[in-house]
Formats: sequence, C-alpha cells, structure tokens
Amino acid sequence: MEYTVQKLGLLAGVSTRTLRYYDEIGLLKPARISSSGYRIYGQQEVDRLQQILFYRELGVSLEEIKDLVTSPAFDADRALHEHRAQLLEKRAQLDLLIANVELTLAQREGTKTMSDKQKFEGFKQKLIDDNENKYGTEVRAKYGDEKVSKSNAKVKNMTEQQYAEVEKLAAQVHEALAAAFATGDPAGELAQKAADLHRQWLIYWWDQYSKEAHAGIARMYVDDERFTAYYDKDQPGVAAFLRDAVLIYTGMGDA
Amino acid sequence: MEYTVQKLGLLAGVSTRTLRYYDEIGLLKPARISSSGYRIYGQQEVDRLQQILFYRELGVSLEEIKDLVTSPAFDADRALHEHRAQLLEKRAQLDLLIANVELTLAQREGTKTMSDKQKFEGFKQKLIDDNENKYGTEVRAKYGDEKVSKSNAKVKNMTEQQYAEVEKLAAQVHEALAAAFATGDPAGELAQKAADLHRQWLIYWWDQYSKEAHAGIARMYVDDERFTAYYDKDQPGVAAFLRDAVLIYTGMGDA
DNA sequence: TGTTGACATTCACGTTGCGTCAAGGTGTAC
DNA sequence: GTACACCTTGACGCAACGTGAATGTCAACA
Repeated sequence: MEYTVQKLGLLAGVSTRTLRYYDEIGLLKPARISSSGYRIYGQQEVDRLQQILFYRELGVSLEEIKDLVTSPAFDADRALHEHRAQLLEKRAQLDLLIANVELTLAQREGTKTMSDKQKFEGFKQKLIDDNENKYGTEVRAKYGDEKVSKSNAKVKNMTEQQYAEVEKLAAQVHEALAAAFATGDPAGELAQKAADLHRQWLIYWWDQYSKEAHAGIARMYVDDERFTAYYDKDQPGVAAFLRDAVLIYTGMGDA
Repeated sequence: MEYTVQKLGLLAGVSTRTLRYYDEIGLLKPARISSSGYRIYGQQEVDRLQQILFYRELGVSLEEIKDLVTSPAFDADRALHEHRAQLLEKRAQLDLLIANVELTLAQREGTKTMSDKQKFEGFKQKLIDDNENKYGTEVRAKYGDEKVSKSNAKVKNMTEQQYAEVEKLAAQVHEALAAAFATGDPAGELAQKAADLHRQWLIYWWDQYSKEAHAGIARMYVDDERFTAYYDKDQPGVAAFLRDAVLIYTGMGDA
C-alpha cells in the first residue's frame, strides 16, 4: 500500500504540514518521490511514523526522537529515564502552580465577599499577600492539600474583625522580631515572644497547630528566597533569626 | 529609588532582555527615559513588575497579564478560573505521559532482562505493545498507580512460557472475537467465550480481577480511538462488539 | 585627560513545531 | 474541456525571550 501525504496524514492523524516538516528535518522521508514530485510513503514509513508519534506523545522532542528511531544502538533507556525525570519535575512545578492559583482564587473570593458585604474596605492584597500565597503553596506541597484547603476555607469565612486581627498580629510579629533581632539572641525573651506571636498568626491560617509544621515553616523561610527576601527586606538576617527563634520555641532545633 | 535595567533585573531576578521585551510589548514601560536614552524605573514599576512576575509564575501568558494589570476592572476571577482549568487539564495530560513513559520503561526492562537471560529471543515490542502501553496508561489514570505498578512487576517477572501464553491468549481472543462478530450477537456463546478469554488475558496484566475493572476497560475500548483503531483494524465495529460482550459477561451492562 | 571596563542602547536572527496563506503544477471525474 | 481536489515549494507567524553585533555612556583610575 502506498500513501500520499494526505492519506498518510488521515491514517495517522497528523496534518500534511507535519509530514512535510518531518521530511524537511529528516525525521521521516518518503519512500520515494513520484515523477510529478509527490511524496509517496510505504509500509515502512507508516510503521516508523507510528513509532515517532508514540514518542511524541511521550513529549519527547523531535530531535531526540530522531536519535531514537534512526540509531538502533541509541540508549533509549537512558533517554526515557531522563525524560521521565523531566516530566516529574514539570509535574511538580505544575502542582505548585495549581495550588498557587487556587489559593489566590480563594483569597480573592474572600476579599470580594467581604467588600460586597461592605464590612470593610480597602483590604490590601499586595506584596505581603503574594508572599502568603507562595507560602501557602509550599505548605500545600509539603503538608498536603487538606491543610491548605481548610486554610482557604478559613480565609473565606473570616470576618472583618478577624482580618484586622491578622494584620495586627502580622505587624506585631514584625515589631517583636525587629526588637528581638537587635538583641541577637534567638533564645531570648523578645525572640521567643516573636515566635509565639508568629504561632498565633499561623493559627489564623491553619486549623491545627503543630510544632512540626511550625518548625517546617520556619526552615522554609530561609530555604525559600522569596520568603527570605520578604523577611529580610528591612534587615538581612531576620529570616534566619526568626527560624532560629521558632526552632527553639518549638523545641525542634535538632531535627 | 530609581533603577536601571540591570539593577531592576537583579532586584527582581529577571534578565535585562526580559525588561526590554516587556517594554517592547508594552507590558512594563520605564517611568522615564534618561537624557542618554537609558530606561529608568521607579517604585511603581517595581511593584508592577512584582505583580507581573507573580502572574507569570502562575503560568499566565504575558498577553493576559497585560489585561490583568492594566485594566483594574478586568475579570481577573474568571481569568484565573479558566487558567486553573487549563492547568488541571495540563496536569492530567502530564500524568498520562508519565504513566506511559513508566510503563514503557518497565516493559523495556522486562524484555531486556529476558533477553539477557537468553530465555528467549525476538520478543516483539511493536504496535500491539504500544497499544498495551496506552492501555496501561489509561488504567493507571483511572484505577490508580498501584494496580499498574503491580502489572509492571508482573511483566518484569514473566517467564518465556508466560509470554508465549499471553500471546497465545491474545491470538485466541482475536480469533474468538472474529468468529463471534460474525454472529452479531454479543450475548451469544461465542461472544461470551471471547469475553472470558479476554478476562484470562487481562489476568496476566493485573494481579486481581474485578468485574468493574473489566467492564471499565471494555468501555474504554470504544471511548479511546487508539484502541478502537486497534480492535477495528480487521473489521469496523469489533471494539464496540467486544465491549458489549464484556459488559454482558460482567453483568455491568446497566452501570 | 585619556583610557579602561562595566554598563547602556538598538537591531536582528535563532529557538520549537508546526499553522496558515500564496502562487502555482497535477490527477481525475464529469 | 473544465472544474475541483490534491500536490508542490516558499515564506511569514506564534511565545518569550537568548544571544550576539555594533555602538554609545558613565564612573573610576593612571
């Protein structure tokens, strides 16, 4: 059986342009060219196209597919393993994105209903919130969807008072932190007070408090540059200081 | 505070080229241009860049971001919801890809160790196997990783005899199916025999048999065009016929 | 004051995997 | 013979920049 571009295209479910392109880059050349210049494909080409499309479905680049199908000695195993790793990483990123978008939506909804109710106005969703988003994202990734979902629900149901409370707490954390940072002692009274305020603040976002999670968050503050930047914006080193204070506060310093 | 391209770039973690590009497409214009033609950005631009990067991290296209940040009345909610749906779909596709790659790897490994052991040679991993791959992928997506993982393990541990048996069964399924299809009656004896052979064949891939899963697979044969194409390659309608036969066989026809 | 080196600028092409015209030749059916 | 579906080869367009090339500017140092 012989096929022209369109017939092969219909058979395999690809456009004629795609076949021309594959010819152009040397990925799939027709069996022969007719006297009038038409591309004629045979059974071998059909089989090969099947292979190509199979790898393409796996998301392998055409360049790599070329290696895979042209040189039989090519290390397809290693290529596939690498490709798998890439896909997994991609998915992890995608998961973060999704969690992020969801949290954003939840927050937006929260602010919207609030303003609808005229309970208060001008609730600012700015840089600090962006950071909360990312923070929520990380949490979701590390501690599971459920916890964050509950956090979202909490945000939605917050009252004006609670919002004010949260902002006040956040400000207090900052204040205490700044004072404590000046002492340089994360085990000191001021630092421990900051850590406690931080715990109180956290409770507004989570339904349950655990020392482990609190310590985890604190570690993240240093690992994640977005957070570090946020907490260090006044003075460099504050993020690490808060982490140390919280680790001491939670008694998880050794873990 | 005023920033040149590089300073802003360092601050925000983007390249100078990116800033130039954002200027070019009108996404982020500098606050002013210095007498010597330098782009000068101010605090507003920093804030705006933060927003832009936030949405960019969400995977929103620059074009959409432009709408988001330029018109305050823009329906960001709807945009985000749509974006979320896109992301979810993307992740579902990615999951399929990953499962597919993994199954391919498992099969390759299976064939490799087999041939290493010289147990047999020339085990063909061809079109039919490709179809099995995809089939495995769907299964993984619908019935969870565990089941397919066990299936993979099974493949790995198959002996030459078992492979032969699987191929024989597959052939028998086809044969019985062809004969049954001629009768036109999916409830008939021949069709039910084909369904039973299909069940036996399935058992080689799964560690547990369930009517539900069997029926699910059968339905998939028709929903998924790749499968339909495979089963219908001799005669159109065979896939649907097998589905009907299996649904009757499993007694899941009504579900 | 001149020069060096790090910055800035504007083109402009390259990337991936095709979609989408445009302008023209070919095959076949009526 | 002529209509119409099919084929061909260019060649531009897409997203979001990377990467030169050629050239101008600023601050600092000998």
